[in-house]
Amino acid sequence: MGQLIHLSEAVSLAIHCLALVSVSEKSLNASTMARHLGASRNHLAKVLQQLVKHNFLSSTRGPGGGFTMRKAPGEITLYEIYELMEGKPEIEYCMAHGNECPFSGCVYGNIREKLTEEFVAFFRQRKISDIIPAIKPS
Amino acid sequence: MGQLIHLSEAVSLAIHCLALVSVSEKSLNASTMARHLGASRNHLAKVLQQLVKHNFLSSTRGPGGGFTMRKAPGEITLYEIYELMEGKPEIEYCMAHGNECPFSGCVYGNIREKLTEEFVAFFRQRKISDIIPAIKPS
DNA sequence: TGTATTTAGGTATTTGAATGCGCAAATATA
DNA sequence: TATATTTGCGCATTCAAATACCTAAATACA
Repeated sequence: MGQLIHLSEAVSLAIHCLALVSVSEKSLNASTMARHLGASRNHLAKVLQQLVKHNFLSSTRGPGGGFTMRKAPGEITLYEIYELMEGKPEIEYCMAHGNECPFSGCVYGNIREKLTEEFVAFFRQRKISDIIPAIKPS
Repeated sequence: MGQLIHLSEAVSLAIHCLALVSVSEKSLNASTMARHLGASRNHLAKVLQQLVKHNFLSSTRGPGGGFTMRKAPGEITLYEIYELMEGKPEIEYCMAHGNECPFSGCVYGNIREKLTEEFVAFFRQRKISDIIPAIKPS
C-alpha cells in the first residue's frame, strides 16, 4: 500500500551497489550488478552515473571496465547517499496549497519532524562498511 | 523534495474536515470546507465520499445540505482515518523486483519498521477531539 | 412543478518516478 | 587498426498515484 516511509529505489540501488563494489576485487560493471540485484540495468546505470559524478565511484570504460570505489566504505554514511539521491528530507506543510490553514498548530503535532530526525540520525551513523558483512557469499 | 514521511493530501483533508464538521453547528458543505482549507473542491469531495461511506460522516444533498458527524470526535483516532485513506502502512522489501537480494539482512536494519510503529502509535492515540482546540476562531 | 443546490460516482487528465532506448565516447585486446 | 565492450547522456515511454472534471441523482424551496 502507500508507503509511509518512502525510500526510492534509486537510494536503495545506490547503497547496495556501493557495498557490492566495495567487496569486489576487480571493477564491477553495471550489467553484472543489475543482474545480482534483479534491477533494471538502465535505472541502475543512472544511479551509478550519479555516484561517479559525486566522487563515490570511479568508472572505466571498455572491456573489463566498470566501477571501483573512490572513497573507503567506512567513510560513506547512508545519509550522504540518501541526500544525494533524494535531496534533504523536508517536511511539507500539510495543506500544501494556500498556507492559510484554519488550525493554529499542525494537527500532526511534530511527529513528522521527530520521525525524520530519527531517520536522519540512523542514516548518518550507519556506513557502507556496516552493511558489507550482510552480503551473501555468491 | 522527496518526502521521507509520506502523508497524502487525502489523509490531511480527511482529518481537517472531520474536525471542522465536529465544531460546526449546522451541516458543512464541501465548497465551504474547500475554501477554508484552500484545497481543491473536487479532491475534497472524494475524500468526503469516503468518510460517508465508512460512517464517519452523514451527508444530505440539496440546498442547505452538506456533512454532519456520525461518530463523536472523541471516538475517532487519526490512525483510523490514515488507514481508511492509505491502507495499512506496509514496509516494502527494498529490492521490490526479484526478492533475490544478495544481502542477508536488510541494509536498512529495521529502522523503517521502528519509525512506522512510532507513527502508528502516535496516530492511534491521537483523536479528532484532540485537534479541535487548534481550530482558529473564524 | 421547476429550479438551484449539493452530493455521488465514474472517467479523464496530470504528474513524477521508473524504465527503456539509442548513440556517442572511451578503451582493451586481438 | 578494427572490433567488441562498457560507460555517458539525452530523450522517449510507461506506469501508478494524485488530482481534476463531468454528469446523474437527490432534495429544499419558491
